[in-house]
Amino acid sequence: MSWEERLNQAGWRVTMPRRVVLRVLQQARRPLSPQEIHARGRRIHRSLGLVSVYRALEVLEQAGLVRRVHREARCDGYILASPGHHHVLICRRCGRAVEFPGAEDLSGLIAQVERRTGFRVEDHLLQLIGLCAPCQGSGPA
Amino acid sequence: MSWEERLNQAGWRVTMPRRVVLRVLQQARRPLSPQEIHARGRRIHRSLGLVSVYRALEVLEQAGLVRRVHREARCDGYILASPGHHHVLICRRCGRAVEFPGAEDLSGLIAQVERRTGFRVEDHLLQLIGLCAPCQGSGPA
DNA sequence: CTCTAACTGAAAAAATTTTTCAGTAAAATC
DNA sequence: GATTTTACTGAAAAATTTTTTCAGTTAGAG
Ligand SMILES: [Zn+2]
Ligand SMILES: [Zn+2]
Ligand SMILES: [Zn+2]
Ligand SMILES: [Zn+2]
Repeated sequence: MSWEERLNQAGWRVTMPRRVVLRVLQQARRPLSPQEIHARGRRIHRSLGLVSVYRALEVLEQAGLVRRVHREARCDGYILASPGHHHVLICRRCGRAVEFPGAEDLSGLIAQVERRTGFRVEDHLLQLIGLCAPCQGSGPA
Repeated sequence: MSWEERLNQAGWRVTMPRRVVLRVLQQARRPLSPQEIHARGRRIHRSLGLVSVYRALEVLEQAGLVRRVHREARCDGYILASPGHHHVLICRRCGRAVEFPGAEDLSGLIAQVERRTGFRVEDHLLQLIGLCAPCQGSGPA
């Protein structure tokens, strides 16, 4: 099933901005911000508006056609840090955040990825999202 | 070693904004945005400026006293998505992003975390950061 | 203390994101 | 293919977030 069909099946239309955003991302070699996508998109279709890029990304992400990447810069949300390397567990309902230690858990996975991709992995970001114990009891909010 | 000493050793001063930001985060039950930290911080010290919150977070994060959390909302950077669950590998030098599949790699880890914390883990975010093969060759940029 | 450079808050500027709205066009129906 | 419906569009305005600038303050070394 083509992505056009996937969009239609999910009740969305196939429009110029969505087509252009996808095409820009297909040609990109790294994650792009909405602004960057807009700039490149205008080279494909002059009249593309920035607002439509935002809206297209929203839809395409929901449709699973586009993936949001979290990068170092410009991402708010802070918790207190315990010393050393930790991962974070966040409750999607109440927002509670818990740290848990452990870096070796991933060494097998990382070794495998390094072998397959030629990358040298230096760091990682692991966050688990779920429901904390109290929130499992209460009904959906 | 206290956090004040840690700051000093790293060449930073212990100042009111840094103290207040830390205290706000100590009392918080979930990740807070700079704005939220500022609002709560003013209840501790009326004259606290928003700019200083931004600056304090920067320093405290570098000092390992505070951890930045990536949340769903408001985080730019997009790549094209392959269908299904993937993790992302990003080169810190050239920005190149590569997806790799696999969700079962973490199942042992997740089971362990669920047992220890009482959370029910529903989703996760795993990103590896490193150097791609070409960038390993070139000197530091 | 005194001194000095690392800091501070406020204001202004810049950048990003969301809202609003009158018009456009995708795709279902005829 | 024309008609109709309404999801969608771009531009402008508004709101929000982040960065820069700057004159003054203060932590902490000496
Ligand atoms: Zn993020
Ligand atoms: Zn919860
Ligand atoms: Zn880790
Ligand atoms: Zn690279």
